[in-house]
Amino acid sequence: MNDLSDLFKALSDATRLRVMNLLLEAGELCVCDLESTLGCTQTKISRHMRYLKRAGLSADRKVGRWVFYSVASPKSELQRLALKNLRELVKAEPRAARDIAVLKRRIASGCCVGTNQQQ
Amino acid sequence: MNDLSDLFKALSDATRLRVMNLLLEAGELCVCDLESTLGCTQTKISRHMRYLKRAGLSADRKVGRWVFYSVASPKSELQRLALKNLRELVKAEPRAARDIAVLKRRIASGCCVGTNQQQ
DNA sequence: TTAATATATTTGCGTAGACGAATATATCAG
DNA sequence: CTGATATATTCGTCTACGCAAATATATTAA
Repeated sequence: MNDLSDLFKALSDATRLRVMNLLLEAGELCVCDLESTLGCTQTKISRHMRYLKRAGLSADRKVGRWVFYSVASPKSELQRLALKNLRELVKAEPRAARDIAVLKRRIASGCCVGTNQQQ
Repeated sequence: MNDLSDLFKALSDATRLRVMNLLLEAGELCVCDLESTLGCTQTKISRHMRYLKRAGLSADRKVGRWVFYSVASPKSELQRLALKNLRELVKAEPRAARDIAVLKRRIASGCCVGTNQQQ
């Protein structure tokens, strides 16, 4: 049962859930966009991204001085199911929709330099 | 996002997941049946039951000197969804099926005195 | 009343992880 | 090379838990 409890542990922090919510919505985001969208410190985002990555939930891609994070493609049936369920559960949290609204406003107004030059 | 992260936190321990799995399967179980089915200390089960109860995931009913635990009926849409998803996720864990097999064998051979006199 | 049984709680210890502040590293611009 | 920018890591502190051993409480049996 440890695979499942480890998965839940990785999802048992509000900041990480908010990040996952944004990544599920946006596909790919750099740390500075996560920072400004969620109103968190850079250290805080970075720390949580390391946790998510260790848990196999996120993947990253370095482009110049930016690092773009995304939801990792599932490595097990368990992970696949968990992600599917996460999408569903997150919708029941009002904050998820609010975060996405903020993100969309930020995207519309250009986000950070990296996000615009992406690729 | 805190309701959801608290929920995940309550589910982020293997023993608690194994207990939830048994309760989902059996409906109601006393501490001593959980102990012997999972091969855990009484203290350990008791501690985790308190956690699950605090998180609103389990309910209890006292009968004589036994306490029967069950899955609490959900108090929010979030909890309802979470329980539905938990049923699904737990099936992907081999240990869940093994625990249930042990439980069934124990039920067939009579379980504890309380379980038999239940009601 | 006394003893046994089922469960809960306390105590003491160890570890994981959350946080902010400071610092390190890497990359790019000029 | 120099400075600015994006990200990561380290450090010190604090809290929540996990565990086992011991003890407490409640209920029933004899």
